[in-house]
Amino acid sequence: MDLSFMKEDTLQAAQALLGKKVTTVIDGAVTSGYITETEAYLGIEDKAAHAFQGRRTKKNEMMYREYGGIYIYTMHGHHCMNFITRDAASPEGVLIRGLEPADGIEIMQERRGRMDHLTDGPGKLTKSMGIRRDPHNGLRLNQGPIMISAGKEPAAIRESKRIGIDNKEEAVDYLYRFTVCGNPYVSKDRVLPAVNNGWK
DNA sequence: TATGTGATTGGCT
DNA sequence: GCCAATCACATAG
Repeated sequence: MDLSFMKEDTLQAAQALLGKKVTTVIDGAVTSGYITETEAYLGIEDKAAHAFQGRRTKKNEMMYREYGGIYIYTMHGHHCMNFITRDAASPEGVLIRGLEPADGIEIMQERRGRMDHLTDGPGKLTKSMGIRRDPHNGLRLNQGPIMISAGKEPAAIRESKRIGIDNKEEAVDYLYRFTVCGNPYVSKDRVLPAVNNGWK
């Protein structure tokens, strides 16, 4: 699909990504899900971003790529996946925090070692889909084992504060987190379930 | 349900 | 050695 919606504005891209279908083909297994939760990280001006003030290290090097790149980092032994937006001068991206499982649910259950809560958190969904840092950091969307395509349309988008950045001063209050309102496959702050899981 | 806390790993400085 | 955009479980109410 056309990825140019990720070229200009990261906050808009984070909302446009809701409902897109993410598919991986890893270790011979196909898994997929619809994006339910995203967070925008606005690079140089955003205290919560890895590239705040232009910080550039081996770890966050991938943030300085063109839109459509994939940035994966590890923390506490978990992998988190971002889709890069804009260009090399704007190290911005969107963290994928939640998916509604679609294909390959049995494989996700096997990878996770449990039957539920497969993709309702950034570390959980990468594990379910087989995504790891070493083989996948720096790849590009739709040019390898990680792909996105058209999916569903959210009936309503909810914005809220980002999760897990409580020591980043004013940045903690930015409403840069977006969820499909009423969808149960989100990591926190669930609201009352909506009909059709919040899809149109 | 909401909040708190312990576990724990990889990656940089 | 220190830090982290997490997870899972325990406890209280």
